[in-house]
Amino acid sequence: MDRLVVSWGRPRAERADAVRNRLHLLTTAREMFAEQGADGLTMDGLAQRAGLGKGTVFRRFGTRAGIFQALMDDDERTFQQQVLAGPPPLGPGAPARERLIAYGRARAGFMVAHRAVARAALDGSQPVPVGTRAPMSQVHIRMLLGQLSLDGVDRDMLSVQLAAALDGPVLLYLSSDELDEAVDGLEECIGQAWQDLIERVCRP
Amino acid sequence: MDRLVVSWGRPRAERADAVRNRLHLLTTAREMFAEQGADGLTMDGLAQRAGLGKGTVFRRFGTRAGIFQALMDDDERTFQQQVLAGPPPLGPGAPARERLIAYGRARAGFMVAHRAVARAALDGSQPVPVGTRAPMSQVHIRMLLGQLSLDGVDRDMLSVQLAAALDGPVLLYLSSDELDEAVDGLEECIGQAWQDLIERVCRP
DNA sequence: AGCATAAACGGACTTTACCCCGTTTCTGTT
DNA sequence: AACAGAAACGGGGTAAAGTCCGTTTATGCT
Repeated sequence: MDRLVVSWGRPRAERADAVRNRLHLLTTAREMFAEQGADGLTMDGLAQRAGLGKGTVFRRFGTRAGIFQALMDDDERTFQQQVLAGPPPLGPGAPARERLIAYGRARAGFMVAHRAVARAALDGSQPVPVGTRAPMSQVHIRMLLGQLSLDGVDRDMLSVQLAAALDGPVLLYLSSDELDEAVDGLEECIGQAWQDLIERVCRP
Repeated sequence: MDRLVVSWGRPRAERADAVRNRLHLLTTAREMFAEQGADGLTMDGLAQRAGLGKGTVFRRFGTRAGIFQALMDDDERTFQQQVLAGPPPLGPGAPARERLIAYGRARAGFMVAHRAVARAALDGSQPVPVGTRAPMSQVHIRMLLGQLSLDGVDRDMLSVQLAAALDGPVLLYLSSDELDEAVDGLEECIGQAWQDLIERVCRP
């Protein structure tokens, strides 16, 4: 007895029907969001339109905000590919400082483009508001900071601060109206400000 | 005719009973929050315990998150007094760079101390998630930046970035668990990181 | 193939945020 | 002091979030 008590690695792979339903729910959610905006996306509505039970939707996403987090996750996957394996200076190959600047500019564009979903993904009652994948930004910045010579600085905290400086404007400080009015200028504005910030911080 | 069409300044002062109820609701909300945490604070429950109608609660705060925003507002009023009229270097009298550092340290402490309410005040479906009063941080930073000599920088954007660097860690990036474990060290940690950041940014 | 087990499903049920509108209370004016 | 208008109040009603548990379905093993 007790032969199989210690964990066997992963408990088991995700079941095939679960995968199918998850993908189906995700695309359905995307459709509903595109058609009716964040407010028009309800759990009942999603379940019904996807032809699944409500319980399934909740097990999958846990909470309403979870749906939007899943959508963000999905979009970030593409973005992350560019960062990890795309052409420089965003991808590997350029000096760390330039990669950092390029990353911020790209991220600014990404956040502005996905502002509605990103906002809807916020949920104060959840342990980690921004979702499982969001630290991506912070981790990547941390990695690049590691390649720079910065004396007497807590790189871990600095990476958090910089990540916040990148996402904060869209998530916390700019009203939806401001955002929607001048979308085009805003991306460049945040991107330029990011570059200025990095150049000041990384100066010897 | 049309004599009184143009606005008469303020529409009218806030009614006395409204003020009384608002204050009463605020203290009741604070009690419930202290006793049962954010989850235990429901609109019905608050109304009942305060001996008022549910409609009243909603007119006052608009939404559930609005209650927590009101609580934050209230707490920030005290904090703001220190900043506007307290002793230097937090209050007026010290050089701008030192005030900026002092402000960040104080704000870090404030955010860590009020993390639970601040988190609960987040609401992705509202135009300006952080509440009417939250720009305070950004406005104050903007003012101090104005007194520094910074060449070729968009001070407006920089102030938004810095405000985000200050609030973001608590609001967006650190999980509740991380926060609750090492509260004491965290304030100092964020404060020190802020000082490092400012010193780097403001270097000539 | 048949079986045992764990995971996923479905939808009724409960709770809660939020809306609405008839009623009450305040306040400035005469 | 009485009045008119505006603002605030109350609490029932609606819809959506989130929970639960009995049932179904996939999967690894024999």
